[in-house]
Amino acid sequence: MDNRDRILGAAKKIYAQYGFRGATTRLIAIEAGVNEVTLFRTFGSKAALFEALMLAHVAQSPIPHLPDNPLDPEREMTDWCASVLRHMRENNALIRTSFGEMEERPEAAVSMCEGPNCAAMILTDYVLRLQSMGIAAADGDIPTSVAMLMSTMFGDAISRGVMPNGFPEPESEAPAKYVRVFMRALGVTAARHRTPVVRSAAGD
Amino acid sequence: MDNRDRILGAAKKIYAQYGFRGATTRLIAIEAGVNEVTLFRTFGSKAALFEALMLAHVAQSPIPHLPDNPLDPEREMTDWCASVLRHMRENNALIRTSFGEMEERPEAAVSMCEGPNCAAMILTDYVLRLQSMGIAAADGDIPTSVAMLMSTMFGDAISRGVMPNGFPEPESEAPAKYVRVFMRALGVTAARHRTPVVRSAAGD
DNA sequence: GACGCAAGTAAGTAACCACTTGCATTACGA
DNA sequence: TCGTAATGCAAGTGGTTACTTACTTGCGTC
Repeated sequence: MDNRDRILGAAKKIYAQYGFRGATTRLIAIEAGVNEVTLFRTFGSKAALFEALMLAHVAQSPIPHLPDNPLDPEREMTDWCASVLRHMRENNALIRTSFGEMEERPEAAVSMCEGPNCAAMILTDYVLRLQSMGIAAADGDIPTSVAMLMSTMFGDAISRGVMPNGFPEPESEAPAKYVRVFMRALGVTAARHRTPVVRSAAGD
Repeated sequence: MDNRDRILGAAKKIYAQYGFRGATTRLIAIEAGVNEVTLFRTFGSKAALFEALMLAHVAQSPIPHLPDNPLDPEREMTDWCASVLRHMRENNALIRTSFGEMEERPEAAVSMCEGPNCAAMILTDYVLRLQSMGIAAADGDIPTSVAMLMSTMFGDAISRGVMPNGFPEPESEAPAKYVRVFMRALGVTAARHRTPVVRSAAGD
């Protein structure tokens, strides 16, 4: 790992803890184990360092996926939610800090939203497939339900620490509980292990 | 309005915009239209000013209420959600900033949670009443559903600005949509205008 | 008119901040 | 062995911050 990456990693950690103003170049350099001057020689300025940091963060965010042919919706969605929620929890301080500076530095919050935006689209597509297969009720409000599930994971990741009573216990069971409520809201039958549906392949 | 209140109001506004570090005593004094020295004479220090600010904020937060005898659940919950959501939206910058500084100054985020905590309890009680009246299904996961609805409003208030596609449009219809999904998840029948139930009065 | 009190004014202090400069050190390839 | 590039180190610059001090001003009261 070269100095550039070490500085970026340190900046991410310090920024998540202290925010933009509190993340002094001195603190970042100490955390990275490099000289403060090296930081300026590498990135030019504190502002440029943070631009690079946001680019690097969205570049390395994992894209969650959901199967094209739903077989076991409850299990598939639970696994998916668990992975989305885990990622949000791992980055909760970073997300909080970025959102906290939305008034002054909206770009940071915008970068944080790319992942969830993409995740919401993937989930919406999946539920639409369930609906067209007759597994989800025809009259469910999919956009609203998806918004609620995504917000729920966002809220869990961000505020469970300050209001533990406000979220399901134990933490590890939360995704399953969220998905069950979500399914019921959309009228998804709990049928399992259905036969795969062959969807129209390319070139036909 | 005396100087003390003017300074508190200014501090709230500047803090919501710039955070604790960015909310300089100079900026606050200018916004309040008083001399910076007056600020120190009144509160002693910047830290003390912000302690007073948090106390004042929780003291003046409105308590939402829900009827003891549910008559029209959909309408009552929609009105209730609309008022909770409006309050959250009005304070969204303050909430974001307080949460953003949770690592450094957790007290601020904790103060912000008192209102929602209380609101969640009120809603839970109401839904339990619906359940005991047979209006809500017996097997609904009330704590999880309430957590999801509260998180949804939190997410709407905080992040609609950066991800408008992630939430129901128009903004004004959102509470009604959230409540419909919530009701469906809890198996609440949409029966309206039922006869009031006389609950056990005090002294009996 | 003397007094007390709240508020403003001007100036200063010590610490901290982003950022720069000049120079010494190290490592490595030609 | 020399040149070059990356890095460290020490010091400094100009600006900002919280907070203080010393003094003045305006206003109501006895």
